[in-house]
Amino acid sequence: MSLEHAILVSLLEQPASGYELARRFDRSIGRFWTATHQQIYRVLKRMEADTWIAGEEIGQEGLPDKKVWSATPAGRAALVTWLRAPVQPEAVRHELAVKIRGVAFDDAPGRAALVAEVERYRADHEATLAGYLAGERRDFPDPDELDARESLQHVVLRGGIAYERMVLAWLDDVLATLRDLDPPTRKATP
Amino acid sequence: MSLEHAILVSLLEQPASGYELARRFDRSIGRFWTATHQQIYRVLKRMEADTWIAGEEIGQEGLPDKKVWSATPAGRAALVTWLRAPVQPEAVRHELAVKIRGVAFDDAPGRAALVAEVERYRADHEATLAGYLAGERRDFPDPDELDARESLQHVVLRGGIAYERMVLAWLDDVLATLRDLDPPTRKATP
DNA sequence: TTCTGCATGTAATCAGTTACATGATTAG
DNA sequence: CTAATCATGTAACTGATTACATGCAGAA
Repeated sequence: MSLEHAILVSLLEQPASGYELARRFDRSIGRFWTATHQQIYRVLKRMEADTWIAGEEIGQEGLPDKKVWSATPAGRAALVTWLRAPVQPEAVRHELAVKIRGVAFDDAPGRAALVAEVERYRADHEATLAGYLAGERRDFPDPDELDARESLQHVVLRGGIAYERMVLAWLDDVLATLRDLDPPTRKATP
Repeated sequence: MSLEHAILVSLLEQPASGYELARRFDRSIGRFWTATHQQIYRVLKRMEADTWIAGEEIGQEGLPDKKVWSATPAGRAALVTWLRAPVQPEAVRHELAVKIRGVAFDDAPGRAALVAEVERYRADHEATLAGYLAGERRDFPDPDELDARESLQHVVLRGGIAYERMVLAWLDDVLATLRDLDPPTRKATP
């Protein structure tokens, strides 16, 4: 129950239209909170009804009009209330872990298919890490010269980087373990 | 859409009643897939209707009867089909990261409250790590003597351990960052 | 007698996903 | 002429959570 709060943080950092928010949820915020545009528009309506946000129509030349939302003082107060409440335990859903344990009940070709899939998955995470590192160089070139907001953004990004590095190391461990189950047989050269 | 598959893996590893499954989802499987007993009973019904599982009534002395479920060949086939499908990208939901970025919009007492909350959260993860390490010593005392199923269980557990270690290191980084925002002022001794 | 553990569920609600829909502009 | 980007939504459905409910056994 905190898509509202993620949106409030994003709007306090910078007011935005629903469309712009959806793009942020594909990029920076999406690192730790995902949401589709459908969901965002629905929640924005609810937040407007609760007077947590207020919108302003902006006409654009050559582009459709948009409605730019900002957090109201009431919205900021709601965020602060939530910030001071205990952090809820995360609901863990790690599909790959289920598959790894499940592959004990498949045969060698099935295990080989999982190896290929883990390799693909690993490449995705390698790309994600590269993207984070590029973002870090771009947005935080001088980490000693940051204001409070930037320091906090940076430490969250460092969390993403640490997570991706951990995942990559673990996936190497997984690949080695899977390959050990079906060791390649040695053949005499023909 | 894979609570079904997590249950199939668990039942293939060892048949169980709904209640026992719910406890597993609080312990070992819960490391990478959470589910409440209400959800489990509902899904078990659906799986029975799909003939993925079959149940046997077991009368117990001094305890209520229970229904022990096993995966059928059809269930195993459904699992294998799912195993060979691509892994879906995970939906990330990291509430603490939202709070860290959000605390830029709170005052010093609010930041102090978050420090306290992060410390509590860190203690939880330290306990989780200790539990994993104890489980590793108990269940995998001799890591070179494992069959396929145990090797896979072990590599998943190592993932949990790596995750918890990464989280603890990051939380230390977070705490240092939060404390730097409000450096303690030096006072003359009265 | 109160609490914990064993054992199973229903009902209501909420959050999130998927599918569908529209319409303009700009770049290839 | 097609695809991508900008911009906003509705409707239907599925998955997950929360609240409520029952009942027995054994321990404190």
